[in-house]
Parts: sequence; C-alpha cells; structure tokens
Amino acid sequence: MNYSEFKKLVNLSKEEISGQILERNRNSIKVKKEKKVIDNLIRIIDATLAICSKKSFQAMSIRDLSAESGLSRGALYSYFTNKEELLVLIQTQGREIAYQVLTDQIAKGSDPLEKLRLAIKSHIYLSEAMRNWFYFTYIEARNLPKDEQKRAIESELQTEKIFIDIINEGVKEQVFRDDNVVLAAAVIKAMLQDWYLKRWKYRSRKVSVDEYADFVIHVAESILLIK
Amino acid sequence: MNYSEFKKLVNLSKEEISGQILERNRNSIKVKKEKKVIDNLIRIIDATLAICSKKSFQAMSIRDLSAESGLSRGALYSYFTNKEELLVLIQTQGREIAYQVLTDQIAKGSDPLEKLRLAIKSHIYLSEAMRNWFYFTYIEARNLPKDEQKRAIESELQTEKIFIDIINEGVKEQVFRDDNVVLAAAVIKAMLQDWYLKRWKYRSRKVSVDEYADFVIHVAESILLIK
DNA sequence: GTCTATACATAGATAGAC
DNA sequence: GTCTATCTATGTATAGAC
Repeated sequence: MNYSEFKKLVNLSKEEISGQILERNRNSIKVKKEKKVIDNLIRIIDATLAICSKKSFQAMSIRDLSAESGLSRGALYSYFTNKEELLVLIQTQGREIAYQVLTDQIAKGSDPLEKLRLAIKSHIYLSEAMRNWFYFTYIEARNLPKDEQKRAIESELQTEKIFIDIINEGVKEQVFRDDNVVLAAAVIKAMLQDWYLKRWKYRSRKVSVDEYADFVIHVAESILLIK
Repeated sequence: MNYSEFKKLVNLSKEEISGQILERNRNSIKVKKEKKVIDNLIRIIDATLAICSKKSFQAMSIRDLSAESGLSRGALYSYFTNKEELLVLIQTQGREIAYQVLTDQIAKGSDPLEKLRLAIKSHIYLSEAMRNWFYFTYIEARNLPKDEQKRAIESELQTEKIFIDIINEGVKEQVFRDDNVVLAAAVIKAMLQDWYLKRWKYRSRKVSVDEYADFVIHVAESILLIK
C-alpha cells in the first residue's frame, strides 16, 4: 500500500464526517434542516482548521471565523453554544476518525509484522490526508476543559496501546525482541507525530510521505526484529 | 555521564540566565538597578513558565502574571514594553541556552559515536532540567510574530544540523551507514522532543530520564552503526 | 435560518500618586 | 521603582429584525 492507494481506500468524505458530528451533537445544534447543518458544519470546521493552522484557537476570534466561513457571528451560534464547545467538537471527532481508520486498517494484517507496517503506514497517510485536523488535535488539546483533556490523554494512550499490543503479539510469536516494548511503542509514536507537527520541514526537504513512512518502518524493524 | 552528573556539570543558575537576558534587552527594560532587574526577571519568567505549563501564553493575562509573580501590572511593564515582547524574550533566551549547552557538551567527544551519545544525552538531560522552558519554546513558537517565527525555525534546523554533521562525520570514518542521514537526524530529534512534550506519560510509567536517554541512543545506534 | 446591532466582560496598556 | 486607577480595544454572546 502506498499513499495514493490509501486515499482511494479510505473514504474520508467531509459529508460523512459532518454527519457523524451532527449525530453526536444533536442537542446543541439549533438548526433543523439536515442538509443545511451538514453544509455549514463543513464550512465552519474547514474555516477553523484553516485559521488555526496559522494562529491558535484562542487567538481566532468569532469575527475571524465569521469572515472565513461566510456565516455571520449570530448564525455561528446556531451550530455551537460557545467557542469552547466548537473546540471540543472538532477534537472529539478528530480522535474518533483516527482511531477508526487505524483499527480498520490494522485488522487487514495477518501477522504482527504486517500489522506493524500497516499501523505505521495508515497513521502517517491519514495524518497526511488530514494534516490540519491532526495538527489541531495535538496542539489545541491543552486548551480543552479539564475533563476533555483527560479524554485526549486516554486517546493518546489508546493509540499507543495499539502498537504495544502488536509488538507483544510479535514477541509471543518470536519475531520481535522482548525488550522495552513500551518504550519502543512510544518512540514509534513520536516519529509518527513528527510527520504532521513538522511537515514544513519535510516538505521543504522534498521528503515524500511514502519515503517517510518507509523510513519509520525501517527504524521500527531495526529495533524490533530478531536478527 | 548520567543525569545527576550532568546537572552538576552544567551551571544553569537563574541569575546567570537573567543576566544574559538583561544584556540582550537593555533598551526595553526601564528599571536601572541591576540587582533589581535580575531578581524580578527571574520572578517574571518563572511565573510565566509556571502559568504556561497549564494554559497557553495567550490565555495568560497580565493580571494572572501579576498575581503569580507578585509584581503589580504597572511594574511588569517596566520589564517589557508589551506582552509579545515578553514572549520573544523568553523564546530567544531558551533557544540560546539550548544551543550553547549542546555544542559545549558535544565538543567534549572525540569520535562521532561518542559525540552522538553526548548530543542525545545532553539534549534530553537539558530538557529535563529545564522542562517548562523547553515546552514553552516549542508550544508557543507559533504565537510569535512572523520574523521571530522564522528565527525559531532556523534554530530548529540548526539543532538538527548538529546531528546531521555528527552522522556525516561518522559516515566518513565508516562507523555509520550512509543512507538517509537527514531522515535519521530528523527522527532522532523527534525522539528527543517527545521527552519534554509528553513527560506526563513517561512520568506515569516511571521511565527515568537516564533510561529514556539510553533507549534513544540504542535506537540511534541500531539504525546508524555498521554491523 | 440568518442577519445586524448591541450588551457585557475582559484584556492590554498607560498615567500619575506614592 | 512600584502601586492603584482607569482608558480603550477587542472579544463573546444574545436579542430582535428580516
């Protein structure tokens, strides 16, 4: 699998994501017409992510969001009850998508090594396809209210657990080495994150997403595979 | 070298750092008495870093800073002309310290492998000793004005260049493998950053700083050393 | 459903007393 | 040098017209 194959494989249609958000937030969205909601949620989220790729969510004013999305300030408040709720909404959905796609892809692997490769590739490819979303989820997590911050942390650990489980499975089958499984998973995760946190760097160096994914796999195999 | 040896080795006295800041910002600091300035700069910076380990710099109000530092709002403006300048001041000094300590430590190594180990260890140890400072420098870089953002990026590349140079030296001496030097440096840097970006995770798992540093060295050697 | 107008709160920054 | 009081700007959120 390479990036262009991945993109065809995974259906990340904005309408679909927006629909899921609607399900999740029926009570705080005041507009009744489904089609309207889906359309405008897309505009609002796109605008938020675009603005927040340049400045922080805190620094983005409702005036900014109004200008970028094309909806008036008043209208915006028909889709969320306050600014913080918008933050929570995008973060929750972002984590949900990531987890779903990741677990779906891994399920296709039949042995630990294949699963490991799939996990690394699909994470990097997904963060490439939804770069702004991933960046936002990472960088704005600290501005969440306390209880939502806790969820963000749980989600991070959950993703890492996916890698820990794969590695442990490999250890049991004697294809992976049995030392520092947890740390191995942690540094793999760190490498995955670097792709969307520092994309300006890789872009300026003309490192392609496929090249990066292959390199991370190479590193992971170097520390894990039994020689 | 382990962490406790490192701490003795590197003199990170707050007075010294504060003195350097004073040198750098003579014109915007209105208070004349040197001792006063040093003292209060320490209080201001400590307070800022403490607050910003919990919320963003944007979200920190001058009122917050006043309460935490013990100086009145009016007095604070004797040490910087506006809030953004305070941000720039801390960021600039943070990058400066990191670069100085790192290059000083590496100079003690006599061969590429030793230099690589020293670079990894001193970076992780330093980020441990100045965790809030490193976290702040990373996470708040995006709130800098455009020209200062450029400096932050240059600084990131400069640090990475240190690793690239060490690896290239090792390639020339035929101790390191000659493939993907730039990517190798990049992922090493990603692992270093994870230590201060996710310290809550490592702390809760009781991973010590020495253990983490050793593991990163292990990973780096796995991908670089010629078998 | 969406707009405009506006109330209300909070922020950064300054002036002048001490 | 530092404080208190205050000005002004900007931001969130709402009310009521269309």
